[in-house]
Amino acid sequence: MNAELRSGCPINLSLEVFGDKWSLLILRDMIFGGKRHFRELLRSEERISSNILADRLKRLLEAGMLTRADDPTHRQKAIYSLTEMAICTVPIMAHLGAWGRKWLPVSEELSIRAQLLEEGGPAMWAKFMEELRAEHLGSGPPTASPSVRATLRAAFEDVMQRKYGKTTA
Amino acid sequence: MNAELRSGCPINLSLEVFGDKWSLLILRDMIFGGKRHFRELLRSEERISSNILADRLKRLLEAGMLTRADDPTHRQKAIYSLTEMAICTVPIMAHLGAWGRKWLPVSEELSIRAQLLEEGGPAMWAKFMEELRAEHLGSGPPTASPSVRATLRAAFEDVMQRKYGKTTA
DNA sequence: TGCAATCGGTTGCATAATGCAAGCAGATTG
DNA sequence: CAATCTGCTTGCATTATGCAACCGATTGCA
Repeated sequence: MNAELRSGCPINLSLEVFGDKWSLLILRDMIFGGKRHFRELLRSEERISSNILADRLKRLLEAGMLTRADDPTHRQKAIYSLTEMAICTVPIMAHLGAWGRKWLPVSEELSIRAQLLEEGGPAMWAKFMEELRAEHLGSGPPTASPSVRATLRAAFEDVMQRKYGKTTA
Repeated sequence: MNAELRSGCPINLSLEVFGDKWSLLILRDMIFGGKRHFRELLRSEERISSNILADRLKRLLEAGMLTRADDPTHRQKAIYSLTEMAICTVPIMAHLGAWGRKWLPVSEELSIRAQLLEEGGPAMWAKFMEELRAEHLGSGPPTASPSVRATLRAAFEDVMQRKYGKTTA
């Protein structure tokens, strides 16, 4: 993959793949936000700039975390998909979210999903991972009935509605 | 803490605390390696340089992940301690280690501990966290009989012995 | 047919972070 | 009393990041 491996420690190697401020956020948006296109990812909560996004997508492709395909419905759209390797970061995401929620000044609307995921525990994570496989790897049945992402999204919109009276776009 | 928070998302906020290539490695060495002093941390597997180490220790102190105290036995030694906040990263470390072990070219000797921690599961993590609290926060009984870190260390040395016939310094 | 919006990026440039090597003053050890 | 060890700092070169503007091709719509 690359030559400059600092050590064979599993934690270090993990950090060499996504140990920066943006890679995990991109994966987060793909996993939890269902984003698949460059322009969608560009509209992240944290306002990633396009050159950084392009660079990170390239790195994640090279690392085997993503694949890229042409969108059949739109000649110049690219579809990014999670690989199994990336889908397996769900438990890490869940723990990161839980830890952040416990120790840092999170906003209610952005942490409701982390809360549900924490409460759902490993069983919910596994179900979610199955859904992601169906969506990104084309394996198994199309989608389980009440999808985890839909549940998370609904909870998010409830909070938004209650707090701001907004209807999410 | 700092002003430039990019968003209130728990994952993003977590990354703002330790989303770089070094912070988590420092915590790893303190948690799993039992390191408490600057010069010990300098001898990391990945060869951190002293200015970066100094900077990261400062950041981790400011973030509330560490505390710093004078060593009573040596006037110019500083002792760094984990806070509860940092001890709570153990499950994240465990998952990161497990993920790295599954997907990346880890070395056997450096991943044996991740393997044990993975097999031990949440119960082992909890026990380990209790030991860390006793060691760093001075709470509870001195140390549980066969400490988790000792177990991990013994397994590491077994592998080293078997692979290289080395006795670890 | 035209025209604006959208597509996945690039490019140039300023600023910030990183990495290396050397050094430092005080404390401790032999 | 000299060598070693302590937690750092400094200077400097290289690399990464962030911003804004831009690109040609493609699309939807009138």
